[in-house]
Amino acid sequence: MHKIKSVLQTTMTNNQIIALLDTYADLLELHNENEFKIRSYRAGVFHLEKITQNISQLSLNELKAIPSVGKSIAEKLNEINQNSTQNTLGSFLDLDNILKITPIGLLDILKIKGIGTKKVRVLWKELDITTVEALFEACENDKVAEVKGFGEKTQETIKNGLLFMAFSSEKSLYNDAEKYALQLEKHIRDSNFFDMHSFAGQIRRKTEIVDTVVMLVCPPTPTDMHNVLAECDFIEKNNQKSGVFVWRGAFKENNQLKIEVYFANQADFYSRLFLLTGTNEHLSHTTENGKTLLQIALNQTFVVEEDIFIKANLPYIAPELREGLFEFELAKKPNMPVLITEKDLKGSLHNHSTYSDGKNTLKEMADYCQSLGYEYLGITDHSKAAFYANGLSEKRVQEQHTEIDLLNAQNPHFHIFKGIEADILNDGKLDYDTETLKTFDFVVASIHSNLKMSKEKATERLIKAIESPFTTILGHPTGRLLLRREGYPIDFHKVIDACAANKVAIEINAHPLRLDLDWRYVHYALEKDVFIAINPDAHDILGFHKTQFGVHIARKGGLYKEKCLNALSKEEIKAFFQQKK
DNA sequence: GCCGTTTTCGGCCCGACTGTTTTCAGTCG
Repeated sequence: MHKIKSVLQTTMTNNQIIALLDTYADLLELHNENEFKIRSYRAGVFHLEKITQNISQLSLNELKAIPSVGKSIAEKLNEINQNSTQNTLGSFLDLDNILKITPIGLLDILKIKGIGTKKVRVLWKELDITTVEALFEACENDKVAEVKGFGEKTQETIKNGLLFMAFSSEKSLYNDAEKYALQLEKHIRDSNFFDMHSFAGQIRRKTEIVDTVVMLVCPPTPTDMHNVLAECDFIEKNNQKSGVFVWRGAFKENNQLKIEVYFANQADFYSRLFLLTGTNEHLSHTTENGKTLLQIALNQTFVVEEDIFIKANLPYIAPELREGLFEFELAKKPNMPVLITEKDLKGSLHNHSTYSDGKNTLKEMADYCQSLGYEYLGITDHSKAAFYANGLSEKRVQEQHTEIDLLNAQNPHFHIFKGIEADILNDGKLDYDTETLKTFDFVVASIHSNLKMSKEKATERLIKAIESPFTTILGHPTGRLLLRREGYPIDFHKVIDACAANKVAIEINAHPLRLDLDWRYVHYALEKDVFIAINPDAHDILGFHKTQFGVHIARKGGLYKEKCLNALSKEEIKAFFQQKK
């Protein structure tokens, strides 16, 4: 019996487990529990986020060995592990109990940026607000601003937060959507029933945010398509929206993410694939002969998708570009740029180690980076102002440099560049004095604090940092977190112009939450001859794999390898850093 | 609830900013 249970046990991810503790801490705070108890849970969460082992695999004693995890938290983690089965995620009794006495809508309200548990509690107790809908109504009626401790601005912040939340609902980050999409594709592939199948829509265009996974399949009959999908246990059909030639539904585990599977005959497969891939703006582009792309492709038989472009007298346009924004401008050039691929990358810049808030040591990061086939690693831990991220004091910078010199001496086949992710301070200055800044091979300058700024202030602050002779790369230019937080508003053209004037590269932060610089501005940066760095911002060894999402976005922006900073070889980038100095 | 050990109980508590106050609580990174 015991054995069977252990087989059925699923392994919850660390994030899933930690989220339960974090929610518990929120709930304790909502119920006005002892603040030090709450702080203990927060501290536990903080340290659990740092560990690299699977929490679900750790014994009670191993759990207790984690800093800030004592008897009580360790037992709760153990309880979560024992309660998780193949079909249900684990929980713990105290959490279940406190959830029973908490209106569930408060958990949604807690997600709004700008208000925390204390304010949510006041709204709950004073205005009896327990749902986002009720909160929005109260804002509309100016009820929130009247509450003690609240005011006009807080009410506005809440309203904006709610609007952003509404925008974000029913949307998924690309990496999340892709994970589900690949599961579905595997089911379709394994059925061996389809001569051809392909993703279309947002997944094929690799958009940063996805609401629908679109697939095109080519089974013998439409009924076969419905039968194969009926056998798939992780998706749910929406009968009302489905038809003979289209299956519509959603993923059970993430029902925000919709699915559309279309039936195609072999003869019209590429025509349909083309029409299901590009945006309306792309498809309604008028070609030389006066017909739109839609008219050219509709109900025609093509052997390959490329033939559609030949018929339209256009060079092949990669799916990522088919947004209807600037791809036809690129296509007019004598040589349409060959878009960058992951294979073109020679190194990885902007990565963290245990010196600041990373999970793996410098050596582990370097070894793993080399194992991926890269020639170099740029290590860029946080600077001293980033207190919350264990930013490096001048002394610790020196220590890290000593270790880098040692590792470089030991391994002549790979090079670690001494970088830093220097905070851009409120006045636009970088976070170290000139003497310290001189000791780095390169500097990624990023804003992490005081994010609420006007467009003028943010632009001015960035430009000041770009003008520093030490800045090599501008990090995540807007600080946005997709579906979570809007970035500070900036004048993209002025910022990019400043980068061009000061020979500063711009990062595409490849973290699926950031993807910042937004791809819509890559095109302008290239016009201005600015280098783009595709940076994973890895905080552990697996973080290097996030690079792929940055490559997608870079391709959407039309980036080619010649203007990608980390597509330069070790020697070339050394020279690049040198000429900056 | 966790930690330390000069402590098995008492202390835990970053700093800047914002918006609300009229001296500070709440929030964030």
